[in-house]
Parts: sequence; C-alpha cells; structure tokens
Amino acid sequence: MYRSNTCGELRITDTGKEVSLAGWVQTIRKFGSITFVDLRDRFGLTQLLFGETLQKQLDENPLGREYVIQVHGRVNERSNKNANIATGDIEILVSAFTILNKSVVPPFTIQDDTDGGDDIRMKYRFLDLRRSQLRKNLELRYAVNRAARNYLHEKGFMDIETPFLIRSTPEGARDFVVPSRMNTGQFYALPQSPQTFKQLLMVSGYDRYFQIVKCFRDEDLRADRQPEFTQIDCEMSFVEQEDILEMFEGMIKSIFKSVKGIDYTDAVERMTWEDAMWNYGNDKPDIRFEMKIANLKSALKINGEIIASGELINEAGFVVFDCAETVLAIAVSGAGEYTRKQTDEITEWVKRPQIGMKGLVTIKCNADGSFKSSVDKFYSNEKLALIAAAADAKAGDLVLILAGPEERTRKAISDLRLEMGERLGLRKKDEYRLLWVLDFPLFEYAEDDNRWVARHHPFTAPKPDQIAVMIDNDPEIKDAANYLQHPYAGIKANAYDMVLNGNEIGGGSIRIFQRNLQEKMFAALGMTPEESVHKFGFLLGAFEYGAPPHGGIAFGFDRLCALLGGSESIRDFIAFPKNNSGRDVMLDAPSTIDEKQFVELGIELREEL
RNA sequence: GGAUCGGUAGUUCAGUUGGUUAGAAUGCCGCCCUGUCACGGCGGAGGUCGCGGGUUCGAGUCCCGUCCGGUCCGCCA
Repeated sequence: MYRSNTCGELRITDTGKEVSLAGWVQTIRKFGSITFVDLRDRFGLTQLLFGETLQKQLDENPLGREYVIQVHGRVNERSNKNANIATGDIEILVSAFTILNKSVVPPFTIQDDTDGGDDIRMKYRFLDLRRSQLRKNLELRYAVNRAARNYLHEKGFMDIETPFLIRSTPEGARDFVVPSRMNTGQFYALPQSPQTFKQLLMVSGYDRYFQIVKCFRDEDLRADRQPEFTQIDCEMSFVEQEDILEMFEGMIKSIFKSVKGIDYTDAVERMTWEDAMWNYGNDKPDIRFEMKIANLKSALKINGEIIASGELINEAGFVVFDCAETVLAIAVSGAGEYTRKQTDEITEWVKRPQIGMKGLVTIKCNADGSFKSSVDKFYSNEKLALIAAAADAKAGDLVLILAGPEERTRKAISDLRLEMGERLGLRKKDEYRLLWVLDFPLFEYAEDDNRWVARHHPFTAPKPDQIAVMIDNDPEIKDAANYLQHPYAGIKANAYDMVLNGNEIGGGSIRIFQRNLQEKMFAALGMTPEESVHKFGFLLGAFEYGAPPHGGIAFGFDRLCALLGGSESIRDFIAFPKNNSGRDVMLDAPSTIDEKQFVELGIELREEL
C-alpha cells in the first residue's frame, strides 16, 4: 500500500496518527539539520518535516522538485500554523521515506504563479496540469458535466452514443475528413454535431435523448473556439419551443445551483433577434448593463436635415453624418467627466483595425444643461441637446456616436458598448444574466451564390404560422438586388439561442419533421431534388415512417465551463487543447504519415502544396 | 486568405541614436542556517539574441525574406 491518506485530508483531529503519504515534491526548505518538504497530490498539499536523524539519508538521496516520494510518519500539530492551506495546522514528522521516481528539473515552476509562458506550458501540458489552477478548472468541468447529467437523467433523458465516422455534408462548416482504407478513394467525415442522428433517434422513438459529446469543425480557431469541442446535445419529441425553453432554463439553473451555489430564481429574460440587433447591435447581448444603442439616423432624419421636432439641425452640414448609411449612438452614464485624453483614447480604440471606424463623435452632457462636443463647430447647443435626447442621454452622460456603413457600424457600436461596459466595471465577473434570443430569421442571403443559406441549419423549422409562406412560394431569387423583397426573407425560424453575459452558450430549434417541408428547405438552399436525396435521402426517407414533431438544443460545454470559471478562453478548461494554429504542440500533431499508409489509402499528395 | 503584436539565459522579461565583455528577476548548482511555508545569507554556472540574407567600419538594435507563437478580421449551418 503506497499511502493511507491523500495530501489534502489530514487535519488537527488526526494528530498522533501514523500515516503514509505519497505525492510530488513541491518545495524543499532546508535549515541545516531539519528540512521541510511540501508534498503535493491532486487533493492538496501537506508539509513534511524531516528531522535531524534523517538528514544523512537525505544527503545520500537528495530530493528535487517534482520527485515522486512516499513517506511514513506521525501527524504532528504545527508550532507555526499556516492558515492559507487546508492542512496548515498539521505536518508529518517523517520516520522513513522512499524515492519512487526522480524528476528532471521542470522547465517552469509548478506553482499558482508559474513563471512559464503559454507556449512552454502547452508543450509540457502534463506538467501544467499539475498546477492547482488547471486542476480546479478541470474539477469544475467535471462538476458541470455531473450537474447536467443528473438533471437530464432526472428528467427522463437517455444518453445514446452516435458515430464519429459519418458522411461528409458540405453545408455549414468544413468537415474534418478521414480516409477509408477498405473503401479506397472514399472518406468519412467527423460530425460537426450529431444533428441528423438525434433526429433519427426521435423517429425511432427514443424521446428525450442527450449526449455530452465531441464535435469537430475544420475552421480557424479563436480563444473560445477549438477544432474539437464538446456539446451537451439534447433532443425531445412532441415539444414546442416553450417546452424546450422551460426544460433547459431548468438545466442551466440546476448547473448554477450545484456548481456555483447560485439560486438563479428569476425567469430567464427573452428578446427577439430583431430587438437584440436593434438595441445591442448583435445577437448575443450582454444584458448585465443597459446602454442601448440609439439610431440617430431614423430618430433625427439627419440625412433629410430635419429632426423629429421639425427643426433644421444641420445648417453647417456635417458631412460625416450626412453621407453615412447609418448613425448610431450610445449614452454612457458616468462618463460625462471624461477628460480629453480619455475620449481621445476611446477614439483611438474605435480606429484600431479590429474595429475599423474612421472616427468617433463625442458629446458631453454637462450637469448645467450645456454640451461640449467634438463637433461643436457644426452644431449649436440646442441641436446637440436634440441629438443627446435622441440618444436618451441624461446630464452627466457621455454620448458616443459612430457613423458609417450599416453592418460595420452596428458591429463597431456593439463592440464599443461592451468596451465601455468593461471600462466602467459594468461587466461584473460574479454576476450572471441569462437571456433567450428568439425569432431568428430562417434564411440569410448568400451574395456569392445568389441563394439562401440556413442561418441555423437546414433542419430548422419555420414558425408554425409561416410554414405556408415557405411551402407556397418559389425559393428562387430572381432579383438579387432586392432579395429582401422575397417572401423568404421575412420568414422567422422556430429557433432559440441561450446567451450568458454576452456569450452564446447554447442554441437549438424545433425541427422540420415532414418530408415535403424538408424538401422545400433543401430546394431553397440550392439543392436539386436529386442532390437532396443523394445527401439526405436517409432523413427524408425516415420522415415517411411516422416522424414525430421534435426539437432540441445543444450547449457549448467548454464555453459554459469557461464562463462559470470566470474565463473568456476555453483552452484552460480542456485537458489537452490545440493551439491557435490547430496544432497539439505537445504531440506535435498533425504530422505527416508513413509512405506505407499513403499507399494503403490510395492517397497521393498534390505537388503544388 | 488578411491585419497586427511578439520571439534575447531553463523560465519571464529589460536592453537608449547602430558602438567596450548583452543585463535583472526567478529557476538551477555549491556552502551556511532548528520553525520555514514567496524562508534567509554568501558564492557560482548558464546566451548560435528564432532562422536565412542584406545595409554598415560595426547589427540584439535598421531593411528584406522565412519559421514559430498570441490576438483579431474573413470563416465558424
């Protein structure tokens, strides 16, 4: 037996016990004839005291950092207690020790405040995982996993595994492909999600399916995006949107309760996609703070030079506002006292390439009712007052205005809103606000191909009252310039996203379950009937054998864990993540393969690569 | 595919206008130390300045290329 206890469990009440511990040497503090060693395992840290009689043996068998040792000894009450660690009241007076394995000197210190950078820690991930921060992250991940699993189990969900080697479907993200040796020249694809399988399981009658499952997408990475990632994937039969929202609000709240100890008793707020875009500039608003976006163009009719009250606002002709496709503003409470330096800094911020705006107009709303603006020479105080009012600004506010092309400006003001929220401390780490975003458009227009693409995925059903619009109209876009006039442009999806503090943590939809509607959808996406059958014949066929109404949702498990752990990056919540280029720097993967493997697979690399 | 920041001791970084032998902290090694827990004191070792080319009397420093890493845009149904 290597040990009687872990390094995290002995307390003052264990004083006097004879114990054995095993673990890694964290630090060695030598004082001539006595030596302290902190021994670490997954469960904690225990101080060992090597007394005078063991010093000779220590000199002959010196310890080093990260050596694996086993000790026997008696639990002693410490004379100097350490309140910072759980076992800080006791120490082990060592009577005998064995070095189980030596360690070379690690390339970085295995401590909370490690001296290692990201790159070196990724390369030696197995060492980085010894640090308590990463250990806590993975423990939290497991806690979220258990909470989700327990909740779903109690609600009658059943975990069913679906295959990883499946068929490539070019719709959506790029597939990772796997060559087949037995079927030379043919390829499997790794699933981007188990979507069609869980729908087939509904057809098979396995109502209430779930799976905490790996998904794969061959797209570029971000801090919150990995090529392989984990979803909590769920599907239910005989449900409408409301049933799903209720069920999975429950799941998230249950996770909050058991993982964070938070009673999230408020109903989860709901917002239409249009309201989200209009008021917050994106489809995943952070509603921990207000600061809604005002559309000055429509409020003031600046282009027509007439303001809402009928006055001429723009006698001097501020060209930037006049020419812009859109003019958007936010009123920032508590920033009215910003100095010139601070407003200049914000201006520089919006001019960075990532934001890409040409400039920023600021209006300070002074307490005495006067205004100080970066466009004073174009607008009188009265006009500034009208603009500020249109932006819903109060005395003491700073109005920030961006003008430019609709799409970019809306994204920029949305980013600026988040940045100002950050600067003013409105995005509190320990505050969690959930939101359902509803009524997404079913289709988006793809200019490149002059066709519709599914905003969510091609199995998403339209709102029940809009099914007829879809069935009764020809999806073909005859007038590309006016695609918004097409009846399909207005169809709303029976889809929903769950947003936590400005991050999309889950999304799903009620699915199409009738063959004719699904065929119509494929046709709208530009597939011929033959192509539809070729790619999705199995699903269309299944729909003819009594497919129940069904719908589901999938949560981004890694991202959810990161958010609950207070981090924006998911990498620290995955045991062995990929780097920015999709590489595993520890394994040095991907790599080339043996010539023999190429031959077996019947694959040859193209020269121009 | 594009933009941008970085690469100097095991590690994290500093390095002025291009100018003597490239520094600090930490880690590592040795000696001293009986109550430390960021232990302390003294001493020591440790560098192809990512790689290749160019400019120059002279390059860590300037220029070009390239590789690697971070962040972002595109992309991510």
